[in-house]
Amino acid sequence: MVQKNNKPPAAAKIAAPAAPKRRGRPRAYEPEVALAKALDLFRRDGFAATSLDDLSAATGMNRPSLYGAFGDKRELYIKSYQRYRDDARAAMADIFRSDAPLRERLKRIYAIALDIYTGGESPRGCFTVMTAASEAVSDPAIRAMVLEGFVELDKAFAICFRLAKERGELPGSADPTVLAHLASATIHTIAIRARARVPRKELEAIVQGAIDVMCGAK
Amino acid sequence: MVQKNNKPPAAAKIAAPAAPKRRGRPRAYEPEVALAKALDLFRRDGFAATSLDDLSAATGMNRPSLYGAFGDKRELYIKSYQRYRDDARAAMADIFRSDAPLRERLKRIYAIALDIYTGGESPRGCFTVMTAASEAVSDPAIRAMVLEGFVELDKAFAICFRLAKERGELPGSADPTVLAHLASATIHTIAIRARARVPRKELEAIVQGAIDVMCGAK
DNA sequence: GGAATTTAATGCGAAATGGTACAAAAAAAT
DNA sequence: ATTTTTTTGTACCATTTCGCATTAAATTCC
Repeated sequence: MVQKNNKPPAAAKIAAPAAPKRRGRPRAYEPEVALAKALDLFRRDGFAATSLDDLSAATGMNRPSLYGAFGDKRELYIKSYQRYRDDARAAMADIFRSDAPLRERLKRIYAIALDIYTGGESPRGCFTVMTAASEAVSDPAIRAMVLEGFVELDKAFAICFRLAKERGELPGSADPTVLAHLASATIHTIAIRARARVPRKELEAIVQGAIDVMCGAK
Repeated sequence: MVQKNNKPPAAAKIAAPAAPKRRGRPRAYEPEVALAKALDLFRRDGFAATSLDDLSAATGMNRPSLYGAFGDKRELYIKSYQRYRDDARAAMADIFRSDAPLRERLKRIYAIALDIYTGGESPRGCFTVMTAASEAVSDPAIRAMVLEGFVELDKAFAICFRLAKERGELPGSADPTVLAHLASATIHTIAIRARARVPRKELEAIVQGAIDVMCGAK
């Protein structure tokens, strides 16, 4: 019932930028680490199939500590999802903002997506898609976040395609919004297929085909 | 605890093609109707978030009857999924087999898909996608069915595109397999978005854009 | 050292869950 | 009418689940 790293106090001060010197008993866990573990569990099993006992075991926090730190199961799920979105956004931001050629950017975006979705003994897929596909989406607050996730991705792709069009990488007839939806659709299809354990090679082939169509076949 | 239609025995004989004249106490439910109700519940909330009490209430069968008729919860889920697949296949078979122009066929396929995915206060999306995102990861038998579902759709689309290419509706450079994956991706993206309650109009716009790209913009 | 404060840990309790045992009920067969 | 067969319906059980109340521990401030 303890997080792996029972840090020596000295190391802790190094890790924590501004040693807070808080007043009561010190935490036995780092919230960021615990949240990452919770996220991983939710991604594996979904909201309903993940019990607080599972979460407690995985985070190394006992139940009351979980409540104290994150609130109830639903709040923890929401915070986990926000963390997921933050991580995913951070992983892709550079590429979305880079000025590499369209093909190259798309290729890199999908490579990162596949890193997030596949691998390990039970591939995690996309948490936004999983949440949309589950009962969690009937919660209005969660649904709003999921919708925001869709829109965010659509927009990022749309900006890509718009820029590429201006640069002459795409024909004048190309519609950036339509292409963006196709690019998102490709994200969604590989996320779902990854969950069904379709091998990464196959997913990469799907991605390659999609890129060819979106950029005009090589 | 009774299905709506407490059929008069006379009507029953009309409904049932070959009146079985079985031996014991007659069933108070029709298995097909009950399975449809169970499917609807599973589609709304998924496996884990659907309780046997929910299923019992929805089907009008009490728990022991559910077990007797369908087996345990997992078996009921599997049978519900098979039913879903059968229904979906039946709804699309005619169009996939028709020889209408490519654009027309795609348009009709997606219209039917949207009929299945949207509508009601909590749209159900695609059950194959839902299952892929949840139970398919850990349950090999379910995963196999889901994979089969993906392949079946991919193939149906591929046949469409291959035929269209032979007819000259597509340029020689078009790759039917790649286009089929894009068509499936479009199915997947609208299925997921539908669950997040994206209005049908928006989904239709996504579909229209995808069709334009796949068939060569109008 | 003692008070104050924050967290950990134990454990409880009410409700829900999946599954089943068993008796009552409803039909056909004898 | 009685028996046989099949299904229903009630009740139950063991387990799990979520959430919290309470106590013990660890640290800072005075």
